[in-house]
Amino acid sequence: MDANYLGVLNAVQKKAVQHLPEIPLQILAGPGSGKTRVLTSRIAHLILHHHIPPTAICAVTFTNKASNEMRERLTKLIGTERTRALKLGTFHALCALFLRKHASVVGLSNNFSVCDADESKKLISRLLKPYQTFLEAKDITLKEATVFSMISKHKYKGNTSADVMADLRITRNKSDKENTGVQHKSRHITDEINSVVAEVYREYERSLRKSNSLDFDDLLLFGLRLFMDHKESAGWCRHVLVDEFQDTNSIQYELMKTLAVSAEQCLTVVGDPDQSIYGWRSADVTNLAKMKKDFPSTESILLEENYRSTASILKASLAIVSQDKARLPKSLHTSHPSGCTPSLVSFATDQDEAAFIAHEIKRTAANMGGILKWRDFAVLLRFNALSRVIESALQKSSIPCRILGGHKFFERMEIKDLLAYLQLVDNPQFTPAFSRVINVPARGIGAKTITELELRAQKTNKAPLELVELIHGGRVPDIKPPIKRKIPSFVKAIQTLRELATDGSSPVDLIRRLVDLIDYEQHLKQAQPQDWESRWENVQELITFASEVEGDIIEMDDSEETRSTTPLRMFLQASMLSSEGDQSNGEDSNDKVTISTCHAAKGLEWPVVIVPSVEHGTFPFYRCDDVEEERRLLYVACTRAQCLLYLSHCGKRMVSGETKSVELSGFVSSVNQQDRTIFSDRAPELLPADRAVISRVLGRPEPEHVEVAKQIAEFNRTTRHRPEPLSNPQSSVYNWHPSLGAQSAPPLDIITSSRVMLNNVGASCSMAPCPEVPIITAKAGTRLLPTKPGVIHTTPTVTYIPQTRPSPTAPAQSSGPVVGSSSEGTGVGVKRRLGMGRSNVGYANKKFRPPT
DNA sequence: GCTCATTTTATTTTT
DNA sequence: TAAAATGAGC
Repeated sequence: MDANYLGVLNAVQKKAVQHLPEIPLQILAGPGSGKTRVLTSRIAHLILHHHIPPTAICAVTFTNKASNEMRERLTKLIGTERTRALKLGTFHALCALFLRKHASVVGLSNNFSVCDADESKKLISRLLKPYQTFLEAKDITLKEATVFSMISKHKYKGNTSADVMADLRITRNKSDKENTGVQHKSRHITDEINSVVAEVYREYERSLRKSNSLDFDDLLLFGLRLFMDHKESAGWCRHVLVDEFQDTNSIQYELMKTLAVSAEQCLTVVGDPDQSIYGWRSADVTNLAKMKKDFPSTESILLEENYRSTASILKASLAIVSQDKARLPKSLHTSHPSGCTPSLVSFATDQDEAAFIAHEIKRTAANMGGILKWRDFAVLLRFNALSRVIESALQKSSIPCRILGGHKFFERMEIKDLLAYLQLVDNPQFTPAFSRVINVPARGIGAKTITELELRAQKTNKAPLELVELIHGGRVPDIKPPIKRKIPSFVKAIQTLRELATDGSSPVDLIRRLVDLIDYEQHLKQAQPQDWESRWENVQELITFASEVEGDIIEMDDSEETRSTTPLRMFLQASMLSSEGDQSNGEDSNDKVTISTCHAAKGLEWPVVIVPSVEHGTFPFYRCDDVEEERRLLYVACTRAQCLLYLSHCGKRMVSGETKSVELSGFVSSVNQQDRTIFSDRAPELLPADRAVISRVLGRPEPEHVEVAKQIAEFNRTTRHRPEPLSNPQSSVYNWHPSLGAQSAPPLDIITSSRVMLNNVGASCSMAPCPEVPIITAKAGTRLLPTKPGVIHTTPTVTYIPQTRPSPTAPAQSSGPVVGSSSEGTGVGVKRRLGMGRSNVGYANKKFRPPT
């Protein structure tokens, strides 16, 4: 425990921490200004100095990551016990906690399930089906995702489906009266959509309630209802703290307000309007102003000292964000030196850009003589799809990388399957889980049977699971005899687990037993023959996760919370509300370059940050509805950098399958117009003085000259690609082209025996006819050869058959075993698929001799 | 009901 | 370009 928490703060931070609890406080904290430190110190101060009991403090964060980090830091400040007593978590998690406790008060049972976005969408998709033919007739396409987000928006506004329908009736009457204009038709279409949405909304709510479940929005809505209608349920609260306040939506604001009112205005919020990047999710920056109105005595403190970045990075970041004219003026300063000027570099294609990134990471690492590890680099993207080229470029240069928040652990099929079983054990009403696993592993129960079961369940007003159990017990006549023969394994698994759960078995035991009962490993092997191993590992990971949750519960022991729930229920809730990516806590394997979206990077920092695709269409994203938010997103990305910042863009980029010309983002060109010195058009030279600054800012020892020289020599020796000077100075291009790869012999990487990835050749691979014989589709003139000669011989020979004449710019390159050959074209069993401007399909045959 | 193949289509951010 | 949806055939 650290009693000197005040000593390490600067004057403004200290002022924020010591600010009187009863005066509402807004802390406007710029990036890198020690926001989390202030927030945690303030909590410590409330407890240690003002003697507010930890159980009476409510600290809300926006993400699980943030709340975990706060928990960790607080444990160091005030100890494990007091930290655990705090009401600390996301809005969703805290609402769920209180809803379990007071479920009946708001008309719920405390074993409600949380329906995640995926399940919500599936549900909506099913409810939407009956309307599809009607909509099709009117030439309207309506996707479930659209409907889902429309429903969600309604919920945020506090509109029930009845409200929406009433509104609709009013507008309809209105437009009927004045229905003369040309807009009539388009208005009619939106009207149709709205009325379908309203009806689906109603059905959606009905089926959520019927399956005893809440979706994410419901957690907040029911939580708000609980605290508003039953004031006593909020009586425990004596201070509310909200992190990332600029990201709160209206419901979250109301929640905060209700709690704060009950805590007699003891309210602290921390936020930064410049980092408001979740407007699309109904986050509302105006909540800052709203708070000042609702709590007139609110005082503001600005944290403007940045401890993270060099001065030149801050200057560039501010230059970008301050182009927003409506922005409330705020500054950032640092005692750090200027450091290297951020680079703004251009390339002809996204491939070149990616190759540059790989090259530059290596060059920088070498020039820093080993004080920068892979983990010190981050590539921040506007959206995940941009990662493909970059991943493969890094892979080609053997730079390890991890994708932050790629596919989420709890969104994986194998995890969702197992959780669905457990959800059914805890809440037999939860139909989405039933539909998910009734046929997992395959029991010969298809869509048709499921619909039939659901229909029948609906008629008898029972949950499908209950019906199936009755059929199994022979208590209900089975319409089709086969059903009864197919379900025993399912029903037995559920019933066994239910008994175990009632007897107090731990989630870990339940999962182990479940996996055993349904022979899940076998199922994975069969259904996922290519990657069942990694999926099985995920199952093990889930067990690990369960044991961690379990540990927390045991230590909580007989608190109030434990009594209103069960270990299984707590485990399920933790799983549903956590969106942790692959943590895969490999010890040494952690040293990887990070690829992340800009959104997911918020709150994080890296010594070196690279932001590719700073182009119009990406920044701002081509179909965003708030350009300023996109600007702030770029600002957030830039302010992640401690020492080196690169923005890059190119002339041509592959977007959704076609190559398009793109231009530099206006966010940056406007800065350039104003001040040419903010960005450099070259990569930093990384001279000794630069190294000194970087070491100082990072607080790391300067590298030895000898070591730097050695690593640079090694880098030069092993690197074939070389940056080249600009060919067209007009465009301020730092021109680089891969000197080898582009014209010939693109590598063929064998990823697994059944998945082939072709880099840099615009080629694709299909395993269609049989897994041993992949079909490679490649452009005319492409030559294919394996990257690693040892790998390919286990897979078949790849024969390339040119449809058109090989391009003269693709001369043969005879290093390594060239597999592709433009002279062979008579293969037996060749599968031909003719495409425009595309070559024929190569083929492979395992009987062919291996390449020599 | 399931598998494989072809066609479509749509490409953000996430509790 | 690739993932997802649909459709044909078993």
